Parts: sequence; structure tokens; C-alpha cells
Amino acid sequence: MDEVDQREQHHAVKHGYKDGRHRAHRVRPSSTPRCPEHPARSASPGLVMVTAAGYKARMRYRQAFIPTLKEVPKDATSPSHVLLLRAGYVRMVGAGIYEMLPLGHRVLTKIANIVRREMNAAGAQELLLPALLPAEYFRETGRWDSFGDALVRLKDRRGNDYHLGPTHEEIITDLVRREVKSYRQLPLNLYQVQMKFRDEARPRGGLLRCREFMMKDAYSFDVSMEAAEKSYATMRDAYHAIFTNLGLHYRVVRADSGAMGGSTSAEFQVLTQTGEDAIVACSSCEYAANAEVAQARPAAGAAATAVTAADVPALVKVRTPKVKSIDEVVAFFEANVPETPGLTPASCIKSLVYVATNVTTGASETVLVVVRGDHEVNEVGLCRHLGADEVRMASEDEVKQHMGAAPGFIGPVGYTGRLVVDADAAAVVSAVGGANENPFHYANIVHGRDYHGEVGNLRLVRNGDLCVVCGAALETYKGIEGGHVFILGTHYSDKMGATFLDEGGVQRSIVMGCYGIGVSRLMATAVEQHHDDAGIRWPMAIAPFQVIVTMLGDAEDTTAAATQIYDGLRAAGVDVLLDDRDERPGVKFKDAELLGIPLRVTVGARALAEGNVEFKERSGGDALALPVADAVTKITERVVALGGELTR
RNA sequence: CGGGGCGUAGCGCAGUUUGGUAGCGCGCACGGUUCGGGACCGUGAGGCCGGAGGUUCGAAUCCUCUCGCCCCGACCA
Repeated sequence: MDEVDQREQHHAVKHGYKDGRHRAHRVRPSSTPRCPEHPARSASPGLVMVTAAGYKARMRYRQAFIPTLKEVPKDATSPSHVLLLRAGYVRMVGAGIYEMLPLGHRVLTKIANIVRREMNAAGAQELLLPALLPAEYFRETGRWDSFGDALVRLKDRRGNDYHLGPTHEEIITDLVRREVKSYRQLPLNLYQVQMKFRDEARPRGGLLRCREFMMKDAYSFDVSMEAAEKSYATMRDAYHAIFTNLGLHYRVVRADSGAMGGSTSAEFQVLTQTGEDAIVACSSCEYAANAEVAQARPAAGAAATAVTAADVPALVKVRTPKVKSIDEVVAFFEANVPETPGLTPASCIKSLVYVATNVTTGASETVLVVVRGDHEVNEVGLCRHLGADEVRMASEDEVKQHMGAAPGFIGPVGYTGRLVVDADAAAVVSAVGGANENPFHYANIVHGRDYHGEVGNLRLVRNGDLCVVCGAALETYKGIEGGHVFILGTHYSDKMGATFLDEGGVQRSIVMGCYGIGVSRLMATAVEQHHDDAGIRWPMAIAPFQVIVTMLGDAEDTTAAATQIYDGLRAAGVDVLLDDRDERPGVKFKDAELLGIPLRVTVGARALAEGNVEFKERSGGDALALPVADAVTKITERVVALGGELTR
């Protein structure tokens, strides 16, 4: 035990404060200097946090509960899962259920606090709702049934139905409808940070998809749609601040709002290698969208080419036995049809039969969809274009019956049913496509001359396609949804009777919005994004410790210098871990890198002989020699420069 | 829920085909030597072989049932 700790404990025991009963009034006598290096601080008791026990221990690795693993646990596959387990941040208890160890808890707390700060700044108020909920609220909105197996249901001893909260729209709407009666009480934005429970069909990726997870969920209540949009915009701004402050590379993506429509929903996608979502983002502007709904600018080639529709010869029917796929068509024409030199998939058109259904009316319709040969149909976009709830590709038999030809030979020419054409397919000046007759294809197909259809954006966007907004190249990413903002409208308030009286005394439904952030998921996504072969590389803002002081050996001067720097950093408000373990240097370096602490100060005999310590950043770069006397100041500056917050 | 894989010491694994005293590496404890990039030597502790039934003189091993975990998909966000 070192000198300071000893003195502190002795002091506490002597004065009988061990039991903490005098917590509120406990103030260090000024005669006991707390920190010899910073007398100014010590002299002012108000600046120093004094604990109930009357002393303050150093955060020593020797005593810290940081169980690191050399080997990779078998069940872990994604980088974040492997590293969070290996570095001792979390332990698994069951599929999608994790224990947060001290390091993990520190990170979680830091993330949550950044979220809180921005939420509060945006005018939201934190509260805490129950996780255990009576079934009546979900029954009121129908979600008791519609939520399905993902709802964790339970019964109490009297057999009443309960569930664990997977999200809290109902319960908060109930609170607000009981308490809010007047437009004067609005707007209101209430949020909580709490464990959520969902019985996921398949938990996966460690913390990325859990059955129990920490979430910040906020709900806004407004008098009108216009006001709600303002609340929504405020939350969007707050989310930008949050994700930026967390140090995450992210994109805001328009979610597929399906039949609900509108631009009132956005996902904050953290870009990673292992994400569940495919997203498309512009390399130049802010455009980004879920791959399912992303749009690209139609290829410019068609307009630029000298060949115009007028120059294209009339249709030529070519016998193409056993030639069905686009690749086969290209190869066949290359070998057998000299009139179409240099045929590529991009100059073919591909025709597909879809069956679209509208769930509410039960109506279904069969349509022919035409896309360019090298493109794929975007089924979500097709749904939207058709106003359908779902679409599926027709079976081979259905195709034959509907088209009168087999799937490989169908085409738009002469087709009389509903025909939708992707803009890029329509732009192909002289296309090769099926002839609607076995086994024939047409060459020289011209949209507008040989067939006519509704033109729309119906294809999936690919890497390198052009941005609809600015024309720059689009890039595809994998993303993990870290946050979601959207306007709920009066969906819940109508069902639950959450109303207010407006200025004219008219009773109206409250217009709601909801805003979620997956706090525990963000911890994992941060690791997905910030790691290397050696371990985690936390962004400064959410690192469990900002600095680790790695002490090599236990020589008197080494210990003194390390302790001095540690205490100085602590006094400056830096989160420091002191590695005082009796381990060989290699072990300490490896652990420091595995844990991912952004800054490392190595105190060892070698540098100390010159009056220096070594300073190294986890993100890379060479070790730097710092004079012992300057170390605290320089390192503190670096912590701040990297976005670290000083506490106390 | 469909498909595939796996449960043996804290972690990683062998042993199962062909039934016969439960092993290896790491980690852990103790002693010694080491000490700037996961050291070395010696000694030692630690396992109801996921669980239940069955077959057998005898089961980690064979049979039946069950529970759990991972991956792909469906689902979800």
C-alpha cells in the first residue's frame, strides 16, 4: 500500500467514518493535504471529492477486475464480440444476455452520459419507466398480439399477464394522457436510459443483437404535425451531435417507411464491416439510404450517344435455343449474330414477372418488370411504385401462363398487361431482349417505339452508381443501426385517447415522435469500427480510461515517478489506470493495447535515466519522450485535444 | 422456425470411428531463475466428459430423449 492510501485510511479509521454515516457532512480538514503536487487544489476542500470512507484509492490494475483472455472464446465471431470478451469488458450468460464488467460498464456509462448531455441540451427530460409492464397497455394498442414472439411475456403469482418492455410508447402515452390536458403543457420530450427486452428470434454478433440491451428512448409530444416536425428536427440535430461526439463514423439513412410514407423517419447507421444492413452513401454529399430504397441517377450514356432511336433498324427476331440468362444471351449473340457487335449485359433488357398484392384489399396483380441486363430489381422500390404491400417473383408456371413463353424468353414487346420499366432499361437505345416466344430473342428493341411502359426507378443501386442528388459516385457499406428517429403521428395517441384542448377549446390528439439509441449496441459498433490486430482502439470520448500509466519494474524512482504522474493526471480530471502489476513489460503492453486505452505513458528505468517517460498513442505513431515534469500537462492537453472530458 | 456445426478443467482443444484408470497447451497456486513486447525450470490444485434414461461386467465413447451455444437463412431493428 502506498503512502497516500495509507494515510487516507488511517485518517478515516481514526475519525470513525468507516460506516459512511456522515457522508453528507464529511469534509477533509485542511491540515491534511490531499495532493502534495497540487497544494492549491488541496487547500480548497470544495474541489476535492471526499468519500464516505474518507479516502480515495488509486485505480490500480493490480486490484482491478479486468479478466483478459489470451485465447479467443469459441462462440465469438465478430471483432467486437471477440475483443470485448478478451479484454474483459463483458461476459456472456446466455444467448444475447451479457454481464457488463467494470470496464464495459464504464464505457456504457460514458456513452449514456454523452447521450444524456445532448438530450438535455435539446430540452428533453430524463425519467425512468418500469421495465416490468402489465399487459393492459399493449392490449390497448393491439401490440400484445401483434408484437408476437419477440415480446417477453410472464405471469405474476395471480396469473395476470405481464411483459418486459421492448419499447415504451404505450406506457409513456398512458403517463402523458393522464397528466397532460392542455396545449399549454406541450411540447414535451421525455426520455429514459434503460434495459429493453426482446426475445429475438436469433441473437447474434455478441452485443450487436441482444435479448436484453440498453437503450435510450425518447418520446416527443406536440400539438400539431408542424410542431412535431420541429421536435423531430431538434432530435435529428441532437443525434448528429451525439454520434459525432461519440467518435463514430456514421451516416443518416432514410429508412423504408413503407406504406406510411413521408420523410419523417431516419436511421443513424454506424458504418462497419460486419453490419446487418446494406446501405448506400454518396462519396461527396450527404445522400445516404438503405440499399432497399436507395436511388441512383439514370445512366448518362444514353443521351450522350450519337445513336438515336431513329437510327435503330427495325426489330430482328433471332432464334436462340436454350439461351436464357443474360450471360448466355451475350455469349450467343457474340458468336452467332454479327449485326450486334460488342453486345454487353448493359445493352440487354431483362424481363421479370412479379405478383403484387395489397394486403388490406386482398387484391393481387401480375406485372411485367423490365430492368437493364446488368441490373437487379429493387423489390421494395417496386412495391412503392405499384402501391403494393408485397411483391414476389412469379413461379415458372405462372410466367408461362401469363406470358405464353418460358422465363428466359419473355419480353415487353407485344405485351399488353401492366408493364413497368426501370429508367435505365428505358434508356437503352437498342436493346436485346426476350421475344415472348420460345425460343426467340429480339434485337434492336427501342423503348417508346417497340414497347411502352411506366418508367420509374426500379433497380437496386450498385457501388459506383451516380448519386441522385449530386452525381458523384455512390458507395455501398455495411451498417449497424445505432439510432432511429421518427414521427409517430397520432397512431398511439388516437388509440389510447391521449388528447389535449387547444387554444380554441377543441380536443385534439397529441402528435408524437419517438427517438431511440442503442446504447449497448453502440459500445459494440464502436469496437467494430475502431480496432486492429492488437485489440480495441477506443475513441477518447468513450474509452473506459483515457490514459494508462504503465510502470515497468518496482524501483523506487520508477514507482515515485509513475505515482506522481498518476496523481497529477487524476488531479487534472483525467481518467487514469495505473498498471502496477508485477508482470513483464510485454504482458503490460499487450494488455494495454488489448484494452484499447487511447494514451499510454510508460514509466521505466530506461527513459527515467534521462528524466523522461514514454508517451504513446494507441491509434498509432511513435513513442515520444516527455520530461517527467511536463508529462501531466502534455498528456492532459492531448486528452482534451482528442475529445476527452476532464471530470472533477 | 428451416439448414449446418458444437457441448470434455477458467480459456482453447485431443480422446468418441474400434467401450476398459480422462489427457495436452494456456491460465491459476507454490519455489527458484528471469525482467522493455504475452519468459524459463520444477512442484501442484482443478473435470458428475451439458442433462436424463437405456444397452453393457464396464460408457466421454453405443442407443433414445432432452437442454444449451455458434453460424447461414427466415424474422426483427
